[in-house]
Amino acid sequence: MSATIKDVALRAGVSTTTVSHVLNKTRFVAKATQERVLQAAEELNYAPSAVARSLKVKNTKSLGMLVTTTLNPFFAELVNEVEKCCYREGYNLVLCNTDGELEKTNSYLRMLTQKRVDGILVMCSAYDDSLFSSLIGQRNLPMVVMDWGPSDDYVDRIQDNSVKGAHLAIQHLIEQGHKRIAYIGGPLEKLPAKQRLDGFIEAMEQANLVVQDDWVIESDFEFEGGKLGMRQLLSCASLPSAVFIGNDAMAMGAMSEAQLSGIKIPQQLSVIGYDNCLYSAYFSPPLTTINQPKERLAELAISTMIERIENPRQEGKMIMLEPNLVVRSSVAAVSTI
Amino acid sequence: MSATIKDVALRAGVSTTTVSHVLNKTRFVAKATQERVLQAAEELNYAPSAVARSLKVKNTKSLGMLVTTTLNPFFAELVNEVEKCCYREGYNLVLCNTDGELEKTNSYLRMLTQKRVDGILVMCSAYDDSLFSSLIGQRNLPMVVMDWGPSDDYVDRIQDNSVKGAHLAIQHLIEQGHKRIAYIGGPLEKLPAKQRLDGFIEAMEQANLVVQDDWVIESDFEFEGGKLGMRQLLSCASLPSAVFIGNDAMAMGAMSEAQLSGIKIPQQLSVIGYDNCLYSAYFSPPLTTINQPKERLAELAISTMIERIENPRQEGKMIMLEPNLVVRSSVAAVSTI
DNA sequence: ACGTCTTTGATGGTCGCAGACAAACTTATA
DNA sequence: TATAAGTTTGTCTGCGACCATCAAAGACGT
Repeated sequence: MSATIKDVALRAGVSTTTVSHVLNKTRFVAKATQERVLQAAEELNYAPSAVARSLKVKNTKSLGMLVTTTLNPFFAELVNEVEKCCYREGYNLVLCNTDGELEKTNSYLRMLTQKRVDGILVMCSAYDDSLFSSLIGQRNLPMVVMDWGPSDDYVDRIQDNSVKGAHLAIQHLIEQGHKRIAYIGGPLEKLPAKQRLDGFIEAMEQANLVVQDDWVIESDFEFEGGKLGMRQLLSCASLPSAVFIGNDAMAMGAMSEAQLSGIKIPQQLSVIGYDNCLYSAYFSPPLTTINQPKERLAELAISTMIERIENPRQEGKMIMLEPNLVVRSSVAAVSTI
Repeated sequence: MSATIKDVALRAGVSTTTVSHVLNKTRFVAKATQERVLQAAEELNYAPSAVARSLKVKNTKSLGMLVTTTLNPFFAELVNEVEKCCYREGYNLVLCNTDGELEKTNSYLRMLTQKRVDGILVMCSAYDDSLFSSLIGQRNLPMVVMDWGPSDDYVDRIQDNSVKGAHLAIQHLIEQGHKRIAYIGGPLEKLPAKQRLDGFIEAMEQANLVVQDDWVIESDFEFEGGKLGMRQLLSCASLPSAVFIGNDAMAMGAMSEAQLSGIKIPQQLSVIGYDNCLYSAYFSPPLTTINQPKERLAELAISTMIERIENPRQEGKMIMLEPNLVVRSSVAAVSTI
């Protein structure tokens, strides 16, 4: 099939060791020899087998990434950032969508272990015990989890401070004069959803605002979930003047639904989202939202990962990222109503 | 580090052969022995090294996917489908974003070759000669290109019939009574962009409609490109009653821009997109668009790939997929203007 | 008791590469 | 000239699994 190091050695009239050394620049080789080797490699279209190499050096320069679904734009953007970092660091990224299924997760975990990836990035946002125990089995494998639950000390975690983010959102609404505020969020078994709800309630209470029961809606984190959530909200006896929505995808669905019902945003209803996905600047109207620093999240994840690969068995770190407010046009000051 | 087949053999009191045989079910082994082996493997948390295995059996059960950027929702959805198929077939997917950069592309191509992936999926939509020649160098490696140009006979291609798609779009507009139709599309060095423009012009001519020069706008395929394209369109002396936009992402940007200028969609301007991404059902108003059968595209790509892996060096296939119209609410009948 | 089958287990070579160890060959120094 | 020191390259083993080949143990017939 493809040429081996032996073929190159033969053609260059040197030993395989020499070939290996010039290709890896791992020891001095005379200029002339070097050129002979390089030329032979070129002529044979030689591509060193990373699999053989990996077997020997015991690393694969590839990382697995477990993510619920890249269909969600937030995850898509994050994966994109992660991939960028991997590339920069010379790693390959093996993409594994779990679709939230335990079986798929386990199966991928097994595959990744067997493929001997150097580490696994986890972004499944549900803290599911069985998932957790699956992961425990691989304890020896470096692992960093992003936006996810269980605190343990052998794995690095890096999270968005969603409680803070929710505060930011509510504060902004309040500053704009809103008092009647609703919340449509993700499923509570996902940590970010829970934290955002907690933050919402906390912020409301701090401002001495009541949170009306039927204005707190739990949905999923998808477009359709936002649509359904809004439909539910619109069926309430009285309507809020503003709604904080758990992520931008839901905000999109929700806005679409509201506008279909003839509600003007932001004149009749202000909307604030969470995540600051690329496309939220292109909503009608452009979405005011809480920015999660995705690039930074990815960078930290990868650098933490690499650090742990190079220096295993250190204590697990926990890094918290701070979100910030991005003001666009989906929130109106209450006086304009 | 992690246990080897030897460790398992030792612990089970058998030879490595036996372990291999029970694990791979490749020959009959006494029940009792089998159980001892299984238990030993379990206790040691043994995961057979796929890298060692690959070295021997000469395949890696992983595929590389070269894609311009998964930031674009269409690509994201497609990658998602591809991943699903890979999983089903027992393959891993190595995600490679080229960002349209030749250097990154080449670098990834090299990595993938060295990692000995079993095949490469290409979705870069630009037919760039230098990219092309890079790929040629890997001719031995199974390759299927989706939505891309050069016809050659050693690579499988599978494309959306974008000319047809454009026809569908224009036909629909015409049926709704539109005659003054504009086009905002992607960069012409990308095949789909070119095909959609060709289809647009063709369809217009067939209907004896004039295509006004300043109503044909070339942009990029991104949100921002749509926004800019619409801005340019709005600066024209006269405005069209409808616009066909090269993909849904641009349609989103364009609609946002138009609505920001106070233009009502679809009452004052009808919009039709292309791709039928997940989120286009949640635009305000929901987007009428041309559906590209993404799931089918992915399935065909993977099945073609696997066929070629199992049966190499056959003639390259070319498969054409048919798009279809999805009517939602962004196109109004012209009488309602 | 011996040979023949059947069932099960052991051995060693192989895949492509890296690296420890060491050899060959050159130049400097006594 | 012999020896040390330095320069450049080569030999050989093993990473972890698979597999073809061989070998042992037991069952059975004659």
